[in-house]
Amino acid sequence: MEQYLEAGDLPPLFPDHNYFSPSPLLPSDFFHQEAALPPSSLTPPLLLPNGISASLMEEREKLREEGEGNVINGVGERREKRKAVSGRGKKVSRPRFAFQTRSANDILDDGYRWRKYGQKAVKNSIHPRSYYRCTHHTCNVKKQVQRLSKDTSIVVTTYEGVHNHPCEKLMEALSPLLKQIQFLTTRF
DNA sequence: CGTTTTTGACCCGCGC
DNA sequence: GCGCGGGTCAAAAACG
Repeated sequence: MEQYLEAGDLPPLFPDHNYFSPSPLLPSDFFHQEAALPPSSLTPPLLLPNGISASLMEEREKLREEGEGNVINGVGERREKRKAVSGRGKKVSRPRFAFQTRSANDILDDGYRWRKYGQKAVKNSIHPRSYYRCTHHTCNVKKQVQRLSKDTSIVVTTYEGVHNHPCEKLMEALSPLLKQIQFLTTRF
């Protein structure tokens, strides 16, 4: 079910998409950083290693302006807040992270396995929004994927939560390197 | 046959 | 209360 960038899709923000672009480079590593920063410092968009421009606030505003619903900042968050308040007085707001990608396919291979659990039409947008959950049992990270109606070539992906387990694909890709390092350290 | 997708129903908060 | 928008459930279908 892996889909890759089409040849004519330029500029590819995931240049080597068919080789594997690990998600840990994306959302989770920036979650806490962003949450810790004051909102004003978010205005200049973060530039991630692979060229994805990312800024939670920016995306929200953009989408609001375009009238394409509230990206993840809607009912879900409110419900979580109520849960958090009622369930022990601990504020456990889930870290969220949105970024956009210029890509022909909606589903980016971020190294994790996702199961789709819903799809909804978005108001003022021709494209639907898809809802995914991480398939790992103990992990309830979610993400939504939505294509902009204004610029059809752009896909907005919003992650919610942090994975509490290693990324299999990442480990798979890393293990040869680790072995190499191990070998070198035992020799020298 | 186990896993994932599809899709309408359902739920929930909010504004009127 | 009611309708709307958004998010989730779950049964059936599709997939490999």
